[in-house]
Amino acid sequence: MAIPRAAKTLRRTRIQEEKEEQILEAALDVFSARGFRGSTIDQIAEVARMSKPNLLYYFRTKEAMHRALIDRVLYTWLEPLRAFDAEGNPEEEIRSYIRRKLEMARDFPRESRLFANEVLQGAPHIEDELKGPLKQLVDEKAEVIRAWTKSGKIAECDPYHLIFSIWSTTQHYADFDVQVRAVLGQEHAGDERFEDAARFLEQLFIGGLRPNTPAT
Amino acid sequence: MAIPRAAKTLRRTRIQEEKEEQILEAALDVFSARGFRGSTIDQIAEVARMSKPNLLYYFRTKEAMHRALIDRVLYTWLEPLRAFDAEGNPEEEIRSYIRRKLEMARDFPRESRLFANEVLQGAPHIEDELKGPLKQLVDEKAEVIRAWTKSGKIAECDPYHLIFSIWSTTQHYADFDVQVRAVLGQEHAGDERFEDAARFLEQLFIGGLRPNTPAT
DNA sequence: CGGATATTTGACCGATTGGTAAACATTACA
DNA sequence: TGTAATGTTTACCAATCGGTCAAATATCCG
Repeated sequence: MAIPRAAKTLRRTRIQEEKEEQILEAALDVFSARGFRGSTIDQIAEVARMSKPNLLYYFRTKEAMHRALIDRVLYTWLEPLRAFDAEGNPEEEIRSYIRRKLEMARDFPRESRLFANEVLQGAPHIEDELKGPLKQLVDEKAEVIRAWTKSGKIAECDPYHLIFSIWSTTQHYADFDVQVRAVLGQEHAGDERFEDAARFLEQLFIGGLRPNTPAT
Repeated sequence: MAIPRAAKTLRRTRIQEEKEEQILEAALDVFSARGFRGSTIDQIAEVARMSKPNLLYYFRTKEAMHRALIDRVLYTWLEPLRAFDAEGNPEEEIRSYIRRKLEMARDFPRESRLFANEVLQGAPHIEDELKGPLKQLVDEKAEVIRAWTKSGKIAECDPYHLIFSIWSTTQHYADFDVQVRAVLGQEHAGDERFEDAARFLEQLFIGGLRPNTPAT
């Protein structure tokens, strides 16, 4: 008889690692495209090329799958904000934060949509993460920005709304990709589109935050 | 025997108007909160305080409900962009566009989330609207903005990405409301939050688009 | 090898899904 | 008022949902 999954081994086998990886990869595909409620275990099983009971051998419920996925992705997702350096040059820090976030929207759109789906539907599964680790990190970085504004290195502004606006503008290219494509058409595809967006956003934020622009 | 719904009357009765209104109101509640696939007809029926078969008397399928809702909301949703006036003062036009979009995010968050859910999941039901009417309108307004940049009234910039960034920053406050709340905490609730956002975004966009800032 | 353990699967379950059929109730209107 | 058209509901359907179970199979290790 197999050991009940809750008490499953102290050491994880090679197969466990591989299969769990395989499942979470498939789960990312499905959850990010259809949201939690819109996804079915069968769909994930199909993408993962496993039988449904086999998935449920590794993750006892659909929720457990989702939670494991969120946990794995969340840390990485906040990496760019964490890299925000109080000692650095403000303009350069903001510029590179924008670029990093934009790169993530380009390279990891599924991860972006996973969170977008979740938050959009009221964040029923990640409320704690939002109010805990996320808020804490944002508070910390907001303080850094506040210091920059106080010292006149960048224009006086609300640091929280600054962060929100960087999140929204960059993630837009992942979350609303089909809309962006529909509007821009087939021209301006791929990297060109990415570069255009980067150029615009840098201009917008650097210009918009320039301290005390000498009277016009 | 009732007339088959497809051929249902040329004139719509009072009851039809009322009930369809009632259903679409409920459908907006449910679809915007859970996405199309995550919503069930029963949930809509409960919110609408009708029996499920009664809903299906007015809308033959879940899809028909969704489509009717999209159609009704889309026109209104694009109103602010349509108001964008080529003859107006660029700075003032942009400022009021931002404000209008922000007001819509505040006053009609369900409508915003309805589209966000749809687009996020690949826009399977509104692809045509995106590639047709939406693209057309955006193209037209992008041309207006282009003229402003050419004449030096605002800084040279990509008009499409400008529009995207106004969409994303403003709609963020509707679509990611729970995240915004989680990060900002209970302080800065309601109107104060709205005013803070408006002030920041105006500063960002007006500053970021100021033409040829005199050398720093 | 051989037995213990870990993995995989087909068959199945009750609940829920979108949707239908037909009886029943209400309304509009001549 | 009567009756035809419109509106509503109860009972139901097949398909799909998340999840279980026991049997079958593969793997590990002495």
